[in-house]
Amino acid sequence: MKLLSRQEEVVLLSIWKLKGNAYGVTVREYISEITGKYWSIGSIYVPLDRLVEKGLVTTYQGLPTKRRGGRSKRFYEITPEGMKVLAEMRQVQRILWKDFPEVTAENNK
Amino acid sequence: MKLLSRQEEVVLLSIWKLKGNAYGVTVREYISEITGKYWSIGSIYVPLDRLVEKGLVTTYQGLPTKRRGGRSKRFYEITPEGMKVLAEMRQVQRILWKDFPEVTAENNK
DNA sequence: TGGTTTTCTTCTATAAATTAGAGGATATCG
DNA sequence: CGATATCCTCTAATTTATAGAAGAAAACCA
Repeated sequence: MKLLSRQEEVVLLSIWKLKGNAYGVTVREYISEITGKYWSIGSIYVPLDRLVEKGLVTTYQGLPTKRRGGRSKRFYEITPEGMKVLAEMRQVQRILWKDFPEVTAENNK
Repeated sequence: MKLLSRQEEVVLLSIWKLKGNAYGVTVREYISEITGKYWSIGSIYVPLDRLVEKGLVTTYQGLPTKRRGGRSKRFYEITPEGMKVLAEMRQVQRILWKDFPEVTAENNK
């Protein structure tokens, strides 16, 4: 299997992080918060679909809640296969980033 | 600026890691070694060109060496801007991967 | 109750990045 | 010079990412 793409990595990790509360809107908010960048709706939902296709996440329809309004949520959960792929991904990253210097105030003088 | 794409990250880090010995062939070998996967020639050179365009690396033509054969090498070097982008990238990754569980023999039982 | 508001997703067109490898350039060896 | 070795250029095809309009569905409220 190839390496995860950037968006796949970020979205998959977000789903893992959000536990039982991962759906389109929360995933998008979370990613914006972490990265400090703007992400269009499509930048979240398109990779989400692909992760489902690949079997790295499962999805199920949420039920109406007491909160006002809203189409029902589509929740996502990471699969064991998804966890495995993330673990492999991290291994590669650790080797790649090994020894990369820390940025300190000193470096920026 | 957007996040680095996966290939940009991997190639850029390889250039940094290879110091004065980063050119197409060594970068490709290095990435294969680290990831354990096959990478076509184009998967290296196309992102390399883009990194140059973006100002994250510089390039210069190498001179003939004593080793047999060969078109002269095109070397690459990371720029200060490249280092900065990598440092930002790592920040994002650290937050994303924070708390992700270690894989142990125990987990796989 | 029906119009309004809110929350969230679906869909799809366009742009960008990745992948693949044939082909060619250029050097040394014998 | 011919054979061989090393490395790069180029571009077509595929896959991913990006954008946001449109619409679905629930609760609110006059």
